[in-house]
Amino acid sequence: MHSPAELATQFRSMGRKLTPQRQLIFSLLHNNETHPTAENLYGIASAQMPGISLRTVYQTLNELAEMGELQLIDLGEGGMRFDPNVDDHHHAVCSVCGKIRDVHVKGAAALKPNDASDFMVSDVGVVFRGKCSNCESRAVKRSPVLQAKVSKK
Amino acid sequence: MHSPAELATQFRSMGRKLTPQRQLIFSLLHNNETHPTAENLYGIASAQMPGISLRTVYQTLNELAEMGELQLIDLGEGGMRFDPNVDDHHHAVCSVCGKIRDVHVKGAAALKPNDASDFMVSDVGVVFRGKCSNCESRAVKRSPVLQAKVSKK
DNA sequence: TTGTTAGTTAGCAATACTTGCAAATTAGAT
DNA sequence: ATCTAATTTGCAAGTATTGCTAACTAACAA
Repeated sequence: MHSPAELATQFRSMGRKLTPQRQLIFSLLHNNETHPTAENLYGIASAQMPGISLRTVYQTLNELAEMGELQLIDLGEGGMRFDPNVDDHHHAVCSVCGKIRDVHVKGAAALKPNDASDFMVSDVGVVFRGKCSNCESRAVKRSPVLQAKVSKK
Repeated sequence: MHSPAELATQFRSMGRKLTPQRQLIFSLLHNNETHPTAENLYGIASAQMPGISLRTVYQTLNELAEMGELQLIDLGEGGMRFDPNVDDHHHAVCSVCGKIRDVHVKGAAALKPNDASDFMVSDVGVVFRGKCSNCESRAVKRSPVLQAKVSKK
């Protein structure tokens, strides 16, 4: 995603307005590596601008996505996540804490369907599931009983 | 997924009942490569067993998934898809017609996050997006105007 | 065959996430 | 300061899925 200032310019050049709500959302997304949901962003935005509506957050996120400034990620958790990183990258999801990390994958672009040579690939997405280092180190320190508690949803 | 007969045995051995609803759903899933949604299956099931409830379809699908007999696929289309193929495979999604195909991917299991060596990978999922041969061949036969019409959502 | 009962189904309410809509507001141009 | 098209809000509605529970029934035993 471009910087808030660049986005501002871009919006204006499209005949769109630079509202305080948009500016706030731009700033919240800038360098944001947490892969937030709309609700996440709304929570943070509300703290800084009481009264901002969830509807506006969705709207702005959709605009940015249409402009190619955001990548939408759906990991089947019920909610969409937004990633200002639009580089060619993939994701690693910790099945314990749920955190998502941007990762680069050597050779991903070269992958192709083994048995579907007639399929014209235009994009490849890779998702790793597993345990992040944080959850991994906790696992060895905790008793199995506690682990069971934690893993229960 | 195991055959309907094997599933029947398995269900009974777990102290579960073999209802006509379950038998129907087993048979609808057997060798099914269409990656149906719950609603899809409900539609087909209703034709053969008027009165069967969507709730029951969901319930049975969830049971099968818990037993490891179904793979759940979420491609961010709003609805979950169910795949009786539980082999180690991946998916190719046609962005024109939306059809999903099971594909095998040589080297997928060997992929790893380039920059997250501390992440313990337990599973890798690959999704190809592109055009299936059917939509590809149609594309060349149709005029650009018609194509535009088709691609509008 | 009949009775018993634990497991199952159906239907509706409820939830979660997201979008449609219309009235009120406001950024940016004149 | 005024104008107006763009924007924000709040709420209703839509979609996908689950929670709840009364009614039903498969499976088993007598």
